[in-house]
Amino acid sequence: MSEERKSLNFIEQIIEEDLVNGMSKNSLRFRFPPEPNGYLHIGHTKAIGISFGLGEYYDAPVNLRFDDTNPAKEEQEYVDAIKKDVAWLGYKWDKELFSSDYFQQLYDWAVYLIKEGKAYVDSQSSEAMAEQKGTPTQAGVDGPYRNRTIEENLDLFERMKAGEFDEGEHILRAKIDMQHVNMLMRDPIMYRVLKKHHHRTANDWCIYPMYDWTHGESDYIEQISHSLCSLEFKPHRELYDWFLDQVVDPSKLRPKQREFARLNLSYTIMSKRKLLKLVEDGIVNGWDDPRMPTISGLRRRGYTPNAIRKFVETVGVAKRENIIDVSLLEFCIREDLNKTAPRVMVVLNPVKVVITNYPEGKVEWMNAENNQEDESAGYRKVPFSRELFIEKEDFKEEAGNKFFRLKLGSEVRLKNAYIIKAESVVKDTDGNITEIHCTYSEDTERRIKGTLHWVSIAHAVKAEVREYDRLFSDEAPDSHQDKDFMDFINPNSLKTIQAYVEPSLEEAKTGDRFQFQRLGYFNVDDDSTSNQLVFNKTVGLRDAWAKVKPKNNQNSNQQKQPQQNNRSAIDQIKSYGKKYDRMPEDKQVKAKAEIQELAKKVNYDEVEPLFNTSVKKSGTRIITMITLGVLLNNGLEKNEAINEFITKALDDKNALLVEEAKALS
RNA sequence: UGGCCUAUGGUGUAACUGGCAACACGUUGGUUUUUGGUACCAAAGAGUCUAGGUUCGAGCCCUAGUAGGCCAACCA
Repeated sequence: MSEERKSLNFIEQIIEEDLVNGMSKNSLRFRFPPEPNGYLHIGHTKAIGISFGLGEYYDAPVNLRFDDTNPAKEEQEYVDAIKKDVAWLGYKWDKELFSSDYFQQLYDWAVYLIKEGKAYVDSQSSEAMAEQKGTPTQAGVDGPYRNRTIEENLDLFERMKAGEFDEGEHILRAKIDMQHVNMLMRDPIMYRVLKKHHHRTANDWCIYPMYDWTHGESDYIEQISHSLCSLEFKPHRELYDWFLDQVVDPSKLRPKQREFARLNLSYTIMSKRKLLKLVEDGIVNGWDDPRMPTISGLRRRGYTPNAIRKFVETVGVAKRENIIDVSLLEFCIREDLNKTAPRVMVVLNPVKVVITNYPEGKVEWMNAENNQEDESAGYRKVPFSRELFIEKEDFKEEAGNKFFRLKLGSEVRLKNAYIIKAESVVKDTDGNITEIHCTYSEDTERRIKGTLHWVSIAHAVKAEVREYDRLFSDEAPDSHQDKDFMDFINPNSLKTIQAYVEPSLEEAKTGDRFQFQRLGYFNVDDDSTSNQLVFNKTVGLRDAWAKVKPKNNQNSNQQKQPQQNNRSAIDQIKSYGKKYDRMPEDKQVKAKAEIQELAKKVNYDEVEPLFNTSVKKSGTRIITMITLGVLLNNGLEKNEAINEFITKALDDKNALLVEEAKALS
């Protein structure tokens, strides 16, 4: 078996290493820990894909744990939505758990820490505490309550729990080090008083643990082997470990936190807070608006779990900041839908075609292949008649020969039907084309360049089609210090169209996905009813024609050549430099001749900066030497810089460079 | 005036103990095609942030710089 070794990402490497160092494969366990304070978005799919993917790969359990320690922001609605989304993506969690399940254990441990002198009750204002905390570049100072007695701390903490104090009066802090370089280690808060109703524990508690105190301990309770999170939690790792140190039983598994770079997608935002604002301000119609980068939005838009999982897999896992181009997401959904979506004919922007030699009243039901990528998809019948709709864009009275569509006097194939020839047009008083008169031919075997989709007017069904554009006009809308992401909202992100669809679509059900031939992929929206079909455009087809069109408008051909020649001689020489010393000898000779030719158009000021080229880049130094040789030949005087460059080259390790330098010295 | 993290084609991710910088998307050509889609073929595009060092040999190791990110919520 010549098995190609699959390259592992850094997390997989860590796990493999742990396995090699004696960790049992059975003790592998992961978790996905969302806070139920909003809907999951495409960014979360990366975290989900990593932890659940690892679970699938190692056949290890993965817990779905809701990190619900802040009742002010969390709701049952979000818990339900998150479960639905993770399940829809096709992942199976081992246990559904809640941090709130551990409130009692966490409380007991906190009492233990107090007794050990590792935690104390602070009774200052948050402002005073922030003051004492210092800054990243300046150490903090101890607060006045730091050395309360254990008895006093115990008493106060118990009374906090009993509800004797209002929010903000007292908090419990870990006693670590106010001078620590890591701000998080400067006596972090463990508990605060919050007199809020919790979606699970109701009013049982009025003190709630903070994230740092909760997270590692929860991982420990669940015996999570690898606790994976995004990079911004890196500084928390030290605290995570400190808290574990206080309670861990050495005979049990101790969880490890490791961090990866979160996913960013171009032209969108990933912050729950900002997504919430779009919902609240009515920019979109809810969390599942098809323009939203939420999982529910993508689902409604017509994305498939397969496509999203493929996307996450392709994106990879590493530790550097990234912005992934939406085109990759689009590629993934096209790739999936191309194989699975039935093809169908729909006209979005109609113009009437009359086939003058086709009998009035006659209807033929044509055989149409449902999906040429999938033989099992079968065939359906499509009605053909004398009067049809085609797309306005598919007809021009006159056009060049790159226009493969219908124009006066020439032919085009109607998909699944006949070949037609445009003979004349009928216009209204404003000069708009209202009808195109054609004749048809039944000989369909001929080779014809263009093929158009169409619908029979008499049989067409009206439907609403929603087309979406990106929500933001900027590639990274929330990365500008001077501008708010709301400044980049695209006001035209939704376009509603009345379309004409082939009659077979009357049976389409909510969620069904289709390829509207030559247009793109569409699915039936939730808003669809029995008498009004509503479609969402998931994504367009790749469109090579769209790219030629603009060029056509401004003189077709002469784009490329001049650009090549516009590059300055010195730039062309430099590009030889990149490869020169790696070229085979015969190519090198040719290249050298060309460089010498180009060098005639170069002046000294352009060459001098290249003298500083690093030693490594010997190719560039060689071509510089060749160019310099031509200049010297043409009467340039040697100066100090030139002499130094040549002298240094004479000592170089690269034989070619030495040779060229000798020629000049 | 600090600590930590990161730096490889346009984008993302690889490159096993140091040994010809690879894959995918995107781009550009071409072939096939009753979708200007798909599929297939090909090309262009990186001297691996900079400067040094170690080495027969550095993307990988060392030093110093530069750039970007994160860290001062009773959020997670």
